[in-house]
Amino acid sequence: MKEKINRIVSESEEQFLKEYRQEKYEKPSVAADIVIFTVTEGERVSYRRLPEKELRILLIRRGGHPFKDYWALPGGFVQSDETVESAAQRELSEETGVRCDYLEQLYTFSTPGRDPRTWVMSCAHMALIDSDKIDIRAGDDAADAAWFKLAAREMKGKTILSLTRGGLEIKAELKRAGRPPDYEIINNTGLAFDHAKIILYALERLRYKLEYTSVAFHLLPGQFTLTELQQIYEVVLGKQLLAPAFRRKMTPLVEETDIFEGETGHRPSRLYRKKSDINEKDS
Amino acid sequence: MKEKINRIVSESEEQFLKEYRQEKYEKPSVAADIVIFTVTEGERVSYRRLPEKELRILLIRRGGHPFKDYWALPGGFVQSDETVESAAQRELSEETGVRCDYLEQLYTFSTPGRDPRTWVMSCAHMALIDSDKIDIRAGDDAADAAWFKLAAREMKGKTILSLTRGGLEIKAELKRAGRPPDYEIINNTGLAFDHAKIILYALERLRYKLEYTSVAFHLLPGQFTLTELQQIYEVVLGKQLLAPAFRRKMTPLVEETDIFEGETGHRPSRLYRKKSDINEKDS
DNA sequence: GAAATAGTGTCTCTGAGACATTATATG
DNA sequence: CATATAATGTCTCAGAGACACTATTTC
Repeated sequence: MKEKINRIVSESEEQFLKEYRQEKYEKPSVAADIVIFTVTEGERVSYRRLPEKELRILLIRRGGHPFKDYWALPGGFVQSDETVESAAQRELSEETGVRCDYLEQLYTFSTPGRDPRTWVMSCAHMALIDSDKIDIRAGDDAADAAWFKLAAREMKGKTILSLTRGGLEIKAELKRAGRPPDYEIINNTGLAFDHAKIILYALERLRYKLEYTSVAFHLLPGQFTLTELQQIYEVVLGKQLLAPAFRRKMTPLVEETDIFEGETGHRPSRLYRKKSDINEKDS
Repeated sequence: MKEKINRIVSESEEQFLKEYRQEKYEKPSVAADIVIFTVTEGERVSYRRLPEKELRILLIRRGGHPFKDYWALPGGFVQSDETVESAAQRELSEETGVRCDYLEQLYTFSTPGRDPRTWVMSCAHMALIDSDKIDIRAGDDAADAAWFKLAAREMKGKTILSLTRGGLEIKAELKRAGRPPDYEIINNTGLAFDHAKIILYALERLRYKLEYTSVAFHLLPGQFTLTELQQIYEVVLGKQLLAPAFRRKMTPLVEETDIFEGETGHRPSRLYRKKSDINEKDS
């Protein structure tokens, strides 16, 4: 290590400059945006087989410019008497009526020009909610808020995000540019701002967390069958899992109830609940 | 899911309100703060044994109020033509003279009142640099910037952070309050603002990343012995590792060179380098 | 040759993948 | 009894911990 070069500016002067900069310089608006995940049941194909699950996120149709009629993540500006997480929680409750028990800050997106109007950073969050708990204003077709089915597939180094809801499909194609969450949007048919990046990053994080924490339980009601839990994993990870290995891995995290699912046309499955001493691990 | 309740506010009105809020409401200052980690060599105890390594971070002594004479993380305000990462990179280069090749955004700290003067969010980063590369203005005792040795120990659910440099020791005691990075500062002898939380979170993240990515190489020069690499792991994780298992785990990530470390008083150790096809994995 | 560290070999245990097998419901 | 799914048993393989052992240097 080389020797210190004597500073030309004194400490107090430097301090003054910092405070001056803070007073006079432009400040950004900071928005808290949220990727709200839930898993819903799809079509029932047979009276015996459990319906397939679908991974969904909530999007809001923009009423004004820019990106008029594009779909955006729910969110809003942070106020000075709250944390960014509180702001996210507030927006989430307004949109879904749920006081979410799993909300996590993901990343602050700050590329200059990401909002064409003015300087806005987005502090992105991810929330997990049980679809049974949703008191949603986003059910019908007339709404400006709707739950879109989310699917992602890899192709030649690119990722294609597909968001569908009834007949409507929104697609975005992204490429990794460094470590996540650095992606490049190659094309995008209906997502506002850089929200395609935020959604992809949230999905990657969710997949990652599923592997080494117990966050999946937040996507289910208090009691569930192990097959349902496995379906959650399968729909989020986008791949099939082998039941024996899955059950072995989950056994230490859950405890049996004495309740069984009936009228199934086959051996009834036991309901389990999350063990109370299991907490999520760190990020 | 319940049915949509007709909105009282129309879309355009809602949009108007959002934009109004953005125009009129107070905006935060956003600072990019950085926990810059490096590993240096400690005292040489014997002519044969490698010196112990020390994990260090850079702190800056504050010249003005609030927290006058307390130590703070290097950082500065983000400007509208850069991302928060660029701002962090800029501050880092100013302080260390290094264009860092590993810089990662960690988390945005936004608790109201964290800066007693005004509304300031801190977008915290972590950087890893090889101590050989540092062209530091923070070597001698007169400097306002200095490298502190970082140690953390767990005791009865609390974590004690200890930052030492020469005779000076700064201590902070923290308790987990929910998932990281939610900690409560129980007491704190010399760290400004909530920087004790930021440092602890950065350390937890670094430990975590060491286990499942190859970020450790950024703390070493291009060529190194496996024992040195192991020392990096040991000093960061704060525990001893078994050499055979460690070497097995690292073998796929490194390739041999034909160079050996000489004048050691024992069998010379081979220098290795990171394999070029090994990239860090995701967050 | 003593001391110290570099580096390897091997035993065991654990956990996951793969797949076979048993259990229990409905029609 | 056919069928479908629930749930368990077991074989194998890969990776990590533990520790013994070999290799090579300086003094």
